[in-house]
Amino acid sequence: MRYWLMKSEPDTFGIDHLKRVKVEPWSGVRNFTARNFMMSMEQSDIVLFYHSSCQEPGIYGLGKVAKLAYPDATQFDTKSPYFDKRAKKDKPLWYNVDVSFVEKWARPVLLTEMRANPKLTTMITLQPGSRLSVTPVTQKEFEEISKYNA
DNA sequence: GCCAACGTTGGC
DNA sequence: GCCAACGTTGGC
Repeated sequence: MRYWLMKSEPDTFGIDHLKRVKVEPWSGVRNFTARNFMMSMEQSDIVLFYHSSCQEPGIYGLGKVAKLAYPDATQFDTKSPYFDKRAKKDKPLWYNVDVSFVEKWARPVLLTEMRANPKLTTMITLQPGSRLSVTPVTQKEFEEISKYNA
């Protein structure tokens, strides 16, 4: 069992959307490092749901990997902003997992709080200039973040 | 809306 | 295979 942080803009798709639909393909990732992380995910890995590009960036709850990585349908969809003409059905370029809703936290763990916590300085997403939308989280980091909602 | 940091693209 | 130009991310 491993832990991952996955970013999403709440205006587009936030934790409340996931709660409503229960399970969602995490499509639209167009970065090779992030894609590779998704392809390495295992069933029931825990997802820390991070809201970015919003008033209060931070982690708002948990999801889990409901389906292992498979070809991202939006790469073949000419009407999608994520369409990629280089991708072929028999040779897909982009993959996504399905993420299912686990819980929304009573209160978010804000980016400012994580930055202020010396035990979380190792988090990839807190490194200067880090923009990856999918990053691994260690068990120690996960446990530290969990304390905020204990 | 600004801008720094970074990944990707494409010409050579 | 290098690297400049470009586009995107995401906090502020």
